[in-house]
Amino acid sequence: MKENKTTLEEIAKKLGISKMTVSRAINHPERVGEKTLQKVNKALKETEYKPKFIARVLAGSDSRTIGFFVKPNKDFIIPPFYGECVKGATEWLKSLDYSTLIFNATEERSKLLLLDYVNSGLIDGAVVFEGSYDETLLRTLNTNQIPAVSVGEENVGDYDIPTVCTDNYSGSVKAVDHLVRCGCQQIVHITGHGEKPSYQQRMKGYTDVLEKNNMTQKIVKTENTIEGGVEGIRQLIKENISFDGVFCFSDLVAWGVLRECHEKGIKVPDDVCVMGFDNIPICEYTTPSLSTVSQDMKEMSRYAAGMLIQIISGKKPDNRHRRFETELILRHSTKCQ
Amino acid sequence: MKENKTTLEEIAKKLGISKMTVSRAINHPERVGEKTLQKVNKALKETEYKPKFIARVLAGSDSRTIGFFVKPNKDFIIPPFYGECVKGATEWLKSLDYSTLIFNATEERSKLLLLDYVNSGLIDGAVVFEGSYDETLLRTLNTNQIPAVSVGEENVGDYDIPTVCTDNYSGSVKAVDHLVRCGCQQIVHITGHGEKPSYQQRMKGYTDVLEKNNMTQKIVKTENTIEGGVEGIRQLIKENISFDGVFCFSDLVAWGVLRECHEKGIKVPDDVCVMGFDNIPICEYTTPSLSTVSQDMKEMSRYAAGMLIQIISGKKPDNRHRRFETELILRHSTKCQ
DNA sequence: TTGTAGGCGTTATCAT
DNA sequence: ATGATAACGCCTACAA
Repeated sequence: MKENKTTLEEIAKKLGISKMTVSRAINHPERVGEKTLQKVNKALKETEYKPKFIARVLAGSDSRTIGFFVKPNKDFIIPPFYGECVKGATEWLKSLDYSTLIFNATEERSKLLLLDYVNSGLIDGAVVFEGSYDETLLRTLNTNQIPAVSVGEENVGDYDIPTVCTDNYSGSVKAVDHLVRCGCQQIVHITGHGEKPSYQQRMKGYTDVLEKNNMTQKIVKTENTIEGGVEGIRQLIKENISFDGVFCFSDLVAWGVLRECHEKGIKVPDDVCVMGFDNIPICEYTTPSLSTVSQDMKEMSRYAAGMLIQIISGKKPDNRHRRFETELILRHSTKCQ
Repeated sequence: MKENKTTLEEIAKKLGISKMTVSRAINHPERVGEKTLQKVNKALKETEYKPKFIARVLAGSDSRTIGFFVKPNKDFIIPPFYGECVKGATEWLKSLDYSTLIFNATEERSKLLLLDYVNSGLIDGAVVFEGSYDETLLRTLNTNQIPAVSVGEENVGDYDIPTVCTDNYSGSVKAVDHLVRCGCQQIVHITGHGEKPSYQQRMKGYTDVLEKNNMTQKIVKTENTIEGGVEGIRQLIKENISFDGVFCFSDLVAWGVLRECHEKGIKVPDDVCVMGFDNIPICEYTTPSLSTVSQDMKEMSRYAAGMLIQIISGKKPDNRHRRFETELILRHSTKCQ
């Protein structure tokens, strides 16, 4: 029962050699004699020996782990946008023999754990998603010399960390232009609370296009959740605003919009056209399927991971602030193809 | 730059005392002299000292962390069912000063990390979700004396670990009975691949009710994803099977069913009634909203966490195999209220 | 090729 | 109340 984990020392003793030789047999087999190596390997197999990870890390090894810091929301513990990012990066990182781990960076107790991990060397690099960073976190990352990259936001307060994001402005312009092309006359924008640059850039795209077309603007603010979209529509109706186009700052919100329109008997796309932002996987499965602006999440986070690896290996990243292009994805929540 | 993390030793030296006193001031302040304590506390604040987590763990401390082992799917890196479970348990555990961490237990590289964590003492207990366990994992858990609880499946191979699940059979009976009550004459069941007991229990509920009502059965198998549901419907259509009721083994699949019915011009619930299983949050947001069988995920995983804590603190859990009741949740994918 | 000493940062134990 | 020592399990650096 108390099988008390085998240690290097035990194996060494059993074989009548020093533990260093065993350690070497594992990490630098080429520096060990032929016979000894075989002897050791046999013993390793028999005992099913596995070096203790934290002992290694405490002794100075890299953890070969990249942490992803995420902010859960009401609908999902890992919102789809982040999930896609993590997937993309994980796949790429594993080819370099790196693991990934997802942390809730917002809930108090989880953040404590996260900080412990960071200043224990359990994390070699961090991908910090917009919304998940705060002062403590960034400082801890900094004093522990853990490379960090921000994904989704171009601006991370006072800390000069590399960023990867999409061209929110032009993406937004594409989306609203498309609504105009669909013949919408009264286009509403649903944006998020707070002052996030990404939100403001998307909003600017909206206002610019509307100005250019001489249309009256209407902006409402909500949470970045499905329910947020539902409430956005309710608010518009309550305020007696009429509209035939809605540009949402996220797909989650657009989903809620679709849902509430259906509830209120508003036909999409016949009465109202709806555009989202992100292109998360479920866009295909809303009813109707959701037209949106695609951020290449896999590529973005793969790029972020790449920067991290570069920094970890001592090189300067080629481009500290990379901005990806967006793509308009047309499905059935908008009228014209 | 190289701010080389402060250590106990450094603080001690600066204060001209031994590091043990500093350590005690942190962990057992009552065993330290008044003046010394104040002196130390002041220094701790000034240096922003934080004990290194892994050093503590290596020295024998508990990590106060519970790991959740999850199997991602195509749609979500953390499928909603697990997400809800984790949320529920996390909230409860934090009141006991425990943290939670989510691991991908299926991807090869991630599993390696997971195993490292387990045999490093980085995890005090494990909640293993159905589908995420395999031989290696369970054995590692076992040889490392890490308490584990399975959620979602009653049976975990040869390992005698406690389980928490729902009464799949009666839940399924409720669901299919309801479809009958709605007047469905040709009820189809979509189940999952493999031989999972939970799937089979749900299937048995279906076959029993259909037999009792003298109805002909039709079962198709798919993946547990949205796309799986889509394909289920396609298959039925391809086989030229007519149906007016569908009981799905999960909400994700039901969602796909809803979507594909819409695509094919099949009206839900007028032409076909659809029932899911799980009651994940997005059930409210499908079109139409999804009738389903609710598993109390928060409560289940809270209970699982409770067992873990009991075992960790040396007590025997009261009930090693707990089964929760289900509840029928009626929304708009079925006809009668 | 192999072994010895020391350190990574903490805590428990046993003295003082 | 405080300190010295050893231990956790591994690795680097140096010596043999």
